[in-house]
Amino acid sequence: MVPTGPIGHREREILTAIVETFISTGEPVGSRALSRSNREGLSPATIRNVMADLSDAGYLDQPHTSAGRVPTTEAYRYYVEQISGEAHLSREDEHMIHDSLTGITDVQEFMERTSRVLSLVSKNVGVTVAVSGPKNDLEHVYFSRLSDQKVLVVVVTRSGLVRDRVLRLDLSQADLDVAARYINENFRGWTMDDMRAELQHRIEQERSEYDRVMQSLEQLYKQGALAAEPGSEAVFVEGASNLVANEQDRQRLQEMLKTLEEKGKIVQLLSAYLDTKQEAVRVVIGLDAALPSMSNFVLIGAPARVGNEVMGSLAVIGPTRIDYQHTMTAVSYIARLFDKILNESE
Amino acid sequence: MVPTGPIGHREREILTAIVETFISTGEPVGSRALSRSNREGLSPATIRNVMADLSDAGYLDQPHTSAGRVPTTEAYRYYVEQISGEAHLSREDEHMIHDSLTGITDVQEFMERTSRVLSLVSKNVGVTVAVSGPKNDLEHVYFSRLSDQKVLVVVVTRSGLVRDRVLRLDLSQADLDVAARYINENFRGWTMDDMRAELQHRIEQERSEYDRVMQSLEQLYKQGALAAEPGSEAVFVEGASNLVANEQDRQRLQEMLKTLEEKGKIVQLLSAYLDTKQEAVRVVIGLDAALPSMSNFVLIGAPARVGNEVMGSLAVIGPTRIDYQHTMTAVSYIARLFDKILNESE
DNA sequence: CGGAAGCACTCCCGGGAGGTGAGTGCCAAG
DNA sequence: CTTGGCACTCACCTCCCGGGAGTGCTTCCG
Repeated sequence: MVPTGPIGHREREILTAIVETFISTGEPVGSRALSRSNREGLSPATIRNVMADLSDAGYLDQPHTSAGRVPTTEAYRYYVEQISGEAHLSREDEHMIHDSLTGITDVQEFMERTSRVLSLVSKNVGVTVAVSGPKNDLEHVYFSRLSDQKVLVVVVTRSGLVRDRVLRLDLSQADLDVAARYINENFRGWTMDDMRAELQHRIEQERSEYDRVMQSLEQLYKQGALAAEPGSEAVFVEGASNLVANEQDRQRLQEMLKTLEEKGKIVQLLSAYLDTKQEAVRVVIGLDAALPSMSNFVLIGAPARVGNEVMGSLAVIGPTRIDYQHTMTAVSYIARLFDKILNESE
Repeated sequence: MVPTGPIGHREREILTAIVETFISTGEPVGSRALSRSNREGLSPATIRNVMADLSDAGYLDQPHTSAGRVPTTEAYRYYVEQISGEAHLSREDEHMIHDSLTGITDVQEFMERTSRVLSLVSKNVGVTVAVSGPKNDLEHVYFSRLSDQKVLVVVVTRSGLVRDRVLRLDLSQADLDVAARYINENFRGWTMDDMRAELQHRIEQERSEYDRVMQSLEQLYKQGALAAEPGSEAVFVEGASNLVANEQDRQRLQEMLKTLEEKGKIVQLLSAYLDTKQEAVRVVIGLDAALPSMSNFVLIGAPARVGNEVMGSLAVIGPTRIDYQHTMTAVSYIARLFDKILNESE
């Protein structure tokens, strides 16, 4: 099932041409049209022969006998490998991106705007996920008793992410203040993960003794005041309306929209494919493994980082016949800008 | 242009029947089908006469000469007035609603879930807007210096709404602490509006004197630390995928999805129609005035309140041929539940 | 005079029939 | 190995036609 690579120079050229014309027209491409646009004036017949080979190798498909050829998933993968070289963004794109993103220092808002910008510049679906990651550094916690049994918890990370939640707990404000002071004095600058681990450790150690602070902390901890619950990721999806233009089948269209509404699935998808440490833009072709409704769709994404800290991911989701070059350039550009803007404001 | 009301008992009955069958089938309804389902066995011919009258009166439309009749906007308005009596929700609906909404004390999350529940139970678009309204009572503010020139501001209202923003300000943590203490001690329990007004007043009064606290406060105030900027409303839209089933025209579908993506327009829409003090469910038929792309769509909404405090709005947006009875009941039920759950947890 | 029945007419819609064009595979010649 | 030629295959468009649903109008009846 693994296609034998199209070794020859001519094969590669023709395959690339097919992919490109299919991307721009969206229609199966035939040998005649190809021969016209080909630099070296190859005849349709010759091209047909090559196309037959490429079909055998698993790079091309035919919707039906007498239609042109359509690139397979493999063809796109091959194509993307070829075009790794980055292009430049147009003036307008750069302007639009800068206009939308400058002057924001709030990570959350930045993420939200970024997803919108991604969707605008790619004319597809823009997605960002802000992880209140285990690797974020703690800046502050605040506990505030709102009323009987209701306690407000606000966790602030060094990079400016704010997570708040309300718990049911019966602790006095005084107890809460002490607990907050304890955490802030002991754990400022720690990663959330380390902090949790150490805190649990200390709680267990002191359990036997009667320590009021530790008791408060235990209650808070157990109620998940510091937990990174699954729901705590902020997911921003923008530009779903762009799918309408790209998907003919109503049934599928609805399923895809429904999928995009399920934030959980998006988080899963992004973290499955982009959780890597690497900085580069990642292209995932064929999302059907993770999202059955999204077969023949691709993900073009990159980690969103500030300095060395990973704040989440940003990505574009679009049909396989997306403009790879342009989208990859844009994603990479925005990812760098993300780092730059948020870094300089620190 | 104001239609003369269909005075007669028979007219009303037939109009209601037409609206109901059109709602359930979605196809223009003809005289024959109507005569069959009619209680009093009226002949098609008789019904045709009545229908002609109703057409003249502006309650019915014909897509083309030899098609059945379709209710106009006026007809829906008339119909909704008739069915003001509330129905009961089905067991499943009640269960589903309760399962999704119990155990949440966080207003934001509640809003988010509510929009989802609304969309599920109505099989249409569910929308909620949380206003960080001028009328909310202040509970707490926190200021925290994140790094050079970056200050995190967290404002908590008594009802548990949390708003955070990052400002560029060069104040020391000590100054920030003093400023926060000043606000918390002086203004806890005030409405945001009153607090802002009074604060501005005091700042101006003390301007001449050299008062460090007031200087800090002035800087914070000027940078909008306590402002209710337009963008500060949280908007939750869920179930946009349900539109696919209801809208045939691709062009329109895309426009509608795009409209729903523009949070600002949603806020505008909801506040234009639901800002009233009244508690009842409000039905707005024909959204084209506010949202051109949403002609022949309706809004069924209610204010979201906790006690006497208006926290925002919740609504369902759907096609004119929505199930009014069911949706109105559901919206009203959820609005009451909103109040009940958030009230008891205080 | 209101309701019912009959009738001619309109118009949408679905299902062939036929023609067109793009594209293919294969074969034979250069 | 490339090219031209040729027969064949489909998808798609258009035109056409009949069925069906629905209407308005006119007439008849209690």
